[in-house]
Amino acid sequence: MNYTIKQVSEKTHLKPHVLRYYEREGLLPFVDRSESGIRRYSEEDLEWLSLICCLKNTGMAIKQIREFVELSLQGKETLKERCSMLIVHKKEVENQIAGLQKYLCKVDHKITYFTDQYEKYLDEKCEIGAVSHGSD
Amino acid sequence: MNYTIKQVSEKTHLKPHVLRYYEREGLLPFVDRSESGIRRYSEEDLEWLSLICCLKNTGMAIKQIREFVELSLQGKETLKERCSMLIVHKKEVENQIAGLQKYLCKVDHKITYFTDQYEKYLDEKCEIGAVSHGSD
DNA sequence: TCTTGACTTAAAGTTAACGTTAAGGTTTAC
DNA sequence: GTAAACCTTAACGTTAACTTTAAGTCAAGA
Repeated sequence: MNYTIKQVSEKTHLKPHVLRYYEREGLLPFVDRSESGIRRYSEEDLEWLSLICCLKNTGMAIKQIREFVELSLQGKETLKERCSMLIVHKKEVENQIAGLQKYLCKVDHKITYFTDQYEKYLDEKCEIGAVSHGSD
Repeated sequence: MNYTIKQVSEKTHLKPHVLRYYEREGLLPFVDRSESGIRRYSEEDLEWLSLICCLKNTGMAIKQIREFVELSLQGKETLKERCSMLIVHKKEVENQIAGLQKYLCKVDHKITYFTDQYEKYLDEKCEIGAVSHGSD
């Protein structure tokens, strides 16, 4: 089964020009073409795209994804190297998550603090309102 | 206690030109100056910077941080609005974390897959080696 | 006194990752 | 068969977040 660029665009939520851009940047080489030069994506291409998105959305730069793809094209001799790359990246993602969780705590504390402040503020307004009403 | 731009740079790991840039962009207004125009950061400025870094490192754009800062400058009437902003942002951070965790699983699966493939590859090489050794 | 080095500003440059436009060829629906 | 909706490439534009450069001020040490 083959897919047009539009179909792939809908599946991956990447716009057609982004798919072309990725191809141009060496992230997805050897996409098949029809006689008239129109891209025909295979299931394998879709799987590649899925991994590419995974790496990209976890912060890997396109440059480095290209390096990974180039290694893949060189065959099984690069399996170990690719594995190392992924292990390093995994640690980076874990660090990202840990960092975000720490910041999440901080945001949470701020929310609590602001909520308290807001209640105090409402109380103050209420008191002033009561006093000014009493002094009528 | 006051700090020079260099001291703040060391404390926050933000380079001096970045601190000036943030100030110019309205993220840290009203930093005190010496008679000759040199910045003197207060403890309060440092606390502000800490929150700014928290928001920035969790993906909030500088533009939006500026909006948050501008609201803060308007006083207690904006407490509710600021609180809402943080609650929305909190959800975004939670989504980020959830997304990353999903991707982390995928990376992990790939690592497992590659490790397996690598072992198979070594076995193959070993077999070929053994055969060619046997046929010597 | 002079020069070294940290500070100041304004403005231009850089980078990544797209996004847009122009100019044209192809396919499909009516 | 023709118009709309696709597809193609090349090249230039945009945005965010810095980063660098140029040109100048100021205080301290040899």
